[in-house]
Parts: sequence; C-alpha cells; structure tokens
Amino acid sequence: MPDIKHFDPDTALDTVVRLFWRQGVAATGIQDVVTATGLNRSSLYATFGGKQDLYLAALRRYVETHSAPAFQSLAEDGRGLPAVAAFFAGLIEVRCSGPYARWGCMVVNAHAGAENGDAEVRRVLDAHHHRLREALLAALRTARTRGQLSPKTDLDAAAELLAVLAYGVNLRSRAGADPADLRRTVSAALASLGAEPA
Amino acid sequence: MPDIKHFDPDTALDTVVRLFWRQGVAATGIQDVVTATGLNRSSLYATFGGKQDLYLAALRRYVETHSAPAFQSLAEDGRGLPAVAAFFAGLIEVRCSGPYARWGCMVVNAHAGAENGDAEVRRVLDAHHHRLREALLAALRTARTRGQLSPKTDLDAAAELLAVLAYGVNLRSRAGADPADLRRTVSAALASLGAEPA
DNA sequence: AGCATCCTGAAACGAGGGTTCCAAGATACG
DNA sequence: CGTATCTTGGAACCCTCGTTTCAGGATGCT
Repeated sequence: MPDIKHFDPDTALDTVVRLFWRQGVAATGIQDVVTATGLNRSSLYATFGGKQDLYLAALRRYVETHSAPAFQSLAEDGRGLPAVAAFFAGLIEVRCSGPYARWGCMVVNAHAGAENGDAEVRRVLDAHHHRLREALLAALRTARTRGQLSPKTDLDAAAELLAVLAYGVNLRSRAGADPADLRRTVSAALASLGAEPA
Repeated sequence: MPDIKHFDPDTALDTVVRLFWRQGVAATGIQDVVTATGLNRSSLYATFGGKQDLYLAALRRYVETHSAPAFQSLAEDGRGLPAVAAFFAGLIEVRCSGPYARWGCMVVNAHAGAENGDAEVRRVLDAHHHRLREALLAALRTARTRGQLSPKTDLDAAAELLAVLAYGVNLRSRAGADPADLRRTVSAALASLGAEPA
C-alpha cells in the first residue's frame, strides 16, 4: 500500500492561516508558505491544491477555530447584555494584545481584498456574517426576557448593528486603534441599547 | 526650454484611484495602470515615482475628492441628527449602486491589506478617521443643542461609535450586503441615540 | 523480499511583477 | 534655425510569482 503523509495537514494549515491572516493573500507567496510550514511545494499542491484553494481552506479553518468558538460562547452565555459586553471585551483584547495583536479578523480582512471576488470566498463571508448575527440575536433575546433592553429596541436591527460594529472594531484594530477608545465605543453602543428612560 | 507634459497628472491620478479602489494595490499591476491611463511607464515613473508612491498619491486624492466633501457637508449641515441620517443614506447609496457599487471605501479597504504596514499610509488612515470623527461630532453637537439627543449620550463616544459603524457599513457593502439591511442598521443606531424616554 | 503505491525533494518552467535605460520626439528660448 | 531641456515610446532588465515535472525514497501489503 501507499506511503503515508509525513506531516499533519491541520497543523500545516494552522501555520498557513497565520500567514494569510497577518499579511493577506496577495502579499503572501508560495515560498513564504513553504518556508513557514517546512513542507515542500509537491506536498503542498498534492494536499491542498493551488494557492486559491489553500486560501479558501485557511479561511474556513480560521472561521472554525477562531470565530465559531467565540460565537458559540456568546450564544450559550445566559447573561444577556453582559454576555455581549464580554464578547466585545474579549474581541478587543485579542485584537490589540497578545500574539495576534494588530492582525484584525481574517474574515473582515477578506472583505476588503480582491479575494472577495471569488464566489466561494463570498459564501464564507456571508455564512460568517450570518452566524455572528445569530449569536448576537440569541444573546439579545436573553437580554429581552431579562428586561435588560429598552422596550422599543428592534432585536434584529440591534443584532445587525452590533455585528457591523464588530466589523468596524476589527478593522480599526488593525490600523492600531487605541483599545481604550474601542472599549468606550462599545460601551456607548450597549448603553444606548439598554438605556432605560431617565 | 523643456518640453511640457502631454497629459494631466490629476486626470491620470483619478483613473489610478479607480483602479486601486476597486481591485486593491496588490491585484493591480503597473501594466494595468499603463493600460487604463494611456500613459507609458516613463511618464508614470517620472511623474509619480514607484508603485508605492503612486498608491499613496491615489489614496490621498481619494480622501480629498471623495471623503472630505462628504465630511464637510455633514459638518456644515445644521440639522443635527437628520444630517447624520442623510450622511449615512448617501453613503449606502454610493456603496451599493451607481458606478462605484460594491467597491467599498478605499480608505477602509486600505485598513485590511498589507499596505497599512507603510507608515505614511497609516498616517492617512488616522487622519481620515480623525476627520470623520470630527464631522460626526459637529453634527452631534448641533443635535444636542436642538434637543435631539438623549441627555445621557456621551457625544465623543457616540461620534466614535458612528464612525466605526460607517467602517462596518463600507466593509459589508463590498461583500454585497443588502442596502435595505444597512439602512435598517443605521436607523437602529440613530434611534438608540435619540431615544427619548417612552 | 518484491512490488505497487504514494509521498518527498529539488529543479525547472513560463508568465508577469516592478523598475530602468536610452534613443527619438517635442518644446521654448537665444 | 539651432540648441538645450524635458517628455515620450518601447524594449530590456532582473526577480519573484504560481505551478509542474520527475527521479528517488518510504511505506504496507502479498
């Protein structure tokens, strides 16, 4: 029977994710991938296909390993508005400090590049947006049952608002925005949703 | 005395703006610029320098010809919240229909690419953010004096919130977001700022 | 052990990247 | 009209890009 792979594709893909996430697709050459992963071109192409396929695989893996867990925590957190606040607090922390500081969100970055012309990439973007919206909506529904929201708040519109706000936070963080500013911004948004009449 | 340029640098730069705006820097080759402008390489390099200089010049021109006028209208509009609403309405219109539909905002796009590593690009990004924030702040101040805002609203935080929201709108528009959704989102944000106690 | 099967390494490919160079053309002055 | 000065056209530069190819090595079955 055949020989077997001498490496772990998922581990290699994680390395590729970090490359594309930080530098973008266009600025990352196959040579960079080869150097970073330690694989050679043959194994790369045999396992993942060409560059575009590799990017798509990396983007999907990013969503599953980075976005999805945060969305799930948000949706399953039973606290309502505090859950949303915690979600954004964690987001800002990851974006502004630690190993991924100033990398932004790979999905958000994909919106701006030429890679969004690809139909499959576009689908990943839309799916990501939908999942984020749903997680926020779940938290807002909890908030409503707990009486944390102004009665006039439209839940769907508020969820979309917070989702779009998250995109903006991700984007600005990549340009070096002050995390304190971002926190203040999110606080203002949450306060306006929960604002009870004086 | 010398020969004189056989073309108008500003006109050419406008063409370059459209290229970089739509496709991004990385996906646009010098050959594309040559073809689109009708100039040849010699004139290009003699007038603008290399590709990075050209991109920087295009980015600055984008800010002056596309962003700044909108910011100024917003800041000088005396209506308060309706001025902010009109700003976002115009933004969504330009982003989702007409000749620039689905191009997003060139400055927002620059946040996500590798081009933001350049210090001069970063400065343009920060300046753009500052000007947007100031224009929104001016409109919000007017809104306050007109009694259109909830008394608890922090003007600075609200301006930053709306600025970040605008980034998100620009970003999502590039991925094909439904303009009706975007309008609803903006309405929710403005409503939450102006929400008077029931 | 032999063999079919797959994986690995490294070189090579053609295409296109950004940039430079120089001869030829166009201009405005003396 | 001649000349100095700049612009223009187009070819050429070298380098890196993504991709392919193929000989050699490793594996697991009979």
